[in-house]
Amino acid sequence: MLPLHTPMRGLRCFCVAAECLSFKETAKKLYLTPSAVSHQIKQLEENLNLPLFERKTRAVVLTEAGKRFYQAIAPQMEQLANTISEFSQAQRMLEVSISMPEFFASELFVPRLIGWSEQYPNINLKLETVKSRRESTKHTDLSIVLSGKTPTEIVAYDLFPISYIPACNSQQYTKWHSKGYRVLEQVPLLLHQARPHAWHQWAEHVGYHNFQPKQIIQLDSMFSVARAAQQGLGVALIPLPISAGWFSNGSLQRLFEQELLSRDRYYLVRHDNDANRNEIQLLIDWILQSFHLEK
Amino acid sequence: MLPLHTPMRGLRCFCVAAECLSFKETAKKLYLTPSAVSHQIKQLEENLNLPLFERKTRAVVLTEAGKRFYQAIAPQMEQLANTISEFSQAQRMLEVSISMPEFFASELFVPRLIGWSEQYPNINLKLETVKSRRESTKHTDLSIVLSGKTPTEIVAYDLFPISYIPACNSQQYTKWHSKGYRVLEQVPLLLHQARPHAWHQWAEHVGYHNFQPKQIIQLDSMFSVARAAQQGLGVALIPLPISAGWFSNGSLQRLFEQELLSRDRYYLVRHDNDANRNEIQLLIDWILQSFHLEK
DNA sequence: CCGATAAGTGAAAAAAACTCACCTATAACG
DNA sequence: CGTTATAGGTGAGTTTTTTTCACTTATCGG
Repeated sequence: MLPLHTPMRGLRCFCVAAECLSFKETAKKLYLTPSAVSHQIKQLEENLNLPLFERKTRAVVLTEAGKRFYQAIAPQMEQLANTISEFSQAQRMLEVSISMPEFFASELFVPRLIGWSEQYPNINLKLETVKSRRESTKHTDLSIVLSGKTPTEIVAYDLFPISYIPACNSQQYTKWHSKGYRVLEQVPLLLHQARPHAWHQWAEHVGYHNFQPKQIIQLDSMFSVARAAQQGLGVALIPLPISAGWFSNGSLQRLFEQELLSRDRYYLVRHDNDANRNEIQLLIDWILQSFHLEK
Repeated sequence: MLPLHTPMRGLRCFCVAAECLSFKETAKKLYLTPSAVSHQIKQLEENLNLPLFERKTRAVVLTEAGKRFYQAIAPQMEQLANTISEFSQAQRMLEVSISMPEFFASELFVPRLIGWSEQYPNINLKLETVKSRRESTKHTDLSIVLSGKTPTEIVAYDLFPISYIPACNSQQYTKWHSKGYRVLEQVPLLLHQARPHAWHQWAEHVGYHNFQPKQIIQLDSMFSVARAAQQGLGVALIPLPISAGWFSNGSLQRLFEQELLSRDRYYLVRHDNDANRNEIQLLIDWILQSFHLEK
């Protein structure tokens, strides 16, 4: 008889943890708390009477035995999962999870989502918006990230670069535009707190030396920045192309033509790499196609 | 990510049930109630959305899908179990379970058990005595059974035949022996209820026709029969060689030399067939050797 | 037709898993 | 060089899952 008591949860936990080398990420992937993961791994180690992870303070690393155990166990787990899903008549609920900055989501992604849901009505989508660029998103299948350098992940697609243009609302446009760049030292300047030096960079870029803004207002979301500008609070640096809608519907008006081309680009990154999850590839393809960009 | 929710218990249950084709036996093997097995299998079937067993009233049979599922799953489960026990540093507690008639146990097996426990002090033994010959013992690793024909199990060893001889206690011997066979129609005859016709068979065997016993007392254990004869209640048909001890220490006395050689023999049967469980083979070898019999 | 037997059911009890609130150690930061 | 933030560990308490219990059903074999 099998000497196998109840290791399935523990093994699953272990496999995921061995892959991400972080209990916190593992917990997110498995929809658990880090505490539960810790308990599971601990119990597995006690059952086997074999330490699998070495606990560093802010990280975990596999022990030698842990590495070998992962090598041995992971393929078998996958095989078992394949066999089961092969026999399972319950059609697996297809679901893809994706994370992206919230402004990207509201301006570009969500508006075009109708096309996706019509094309693939049987694939569920889980959209998670992140506020900060450094927020970890390894637990989603895909991420759209803004980054100055090509992501280190193996599967990553370049989407498009981002540039910033000065914008205000249409009532103030005539008055402010006529003043030329000097207006920027007379009205509040709005920007996103993630790029606090963007206005100075813009000034330098257009050759405006000795730039002395009257006031700079940092907001913690691009949506707030755009709304503030729209309501006449001041002049904002608005990202393109993702804010194109605000200009085309007249909510915002370009104040000056000069734009700041940042080195940042949007990338689409794949975290999971399970060849069986065709639905992930479908969403990748749809995103690339929807934004008129090829790999 | 694996679409594998919590199937381990269920799969274990299924594999065992597929092997014994009985939820009751499965339950005994897994130390559960039949109800728990039923719930488990039901839940597994619901998860897979695939019927695995066809429920007959007093039996279960695998559906076609169930057979294929077993073929696919069982080797993988075994592989997984092997890998885990390979890594497990906790030395597995070796244990063999064996069932046998209670009289066999008390007369032959237990008295010689000192030898076993000295030779293999690290192997635990679980002895289960059965009262009725039809009691199912498939959940133990081994069984010693009394049977008129070679058992159908693949691994079965012939131990020895059984014969019955008339016996009483030594006080009554002189008086009763002198009366010849006629005494059997004057004193109570004792026998085990499993062989209610044994006395008539004996009579026929020795050529005593028109046998008219005064009284026949059936007891439900061989121990009771022997004790009753020892206490002078009457003449009992006592099995040999397993009761040899009662004669050698004078508790019982052969009344007549004629013995009834039954067609029944003791067999040692192996139920489990896991090549990894070397401890089972050790017990088999010890039993065969201890009773001076070869396969 | 009756009695025995294997399986199914649903509610209750037991056991396991998970979360919560708090703790520790240290890496990253100013 | 202290401060802060972060990943992980712990144990009690709660939730969820699993098992049992008591009873029902269906039918096999007399």
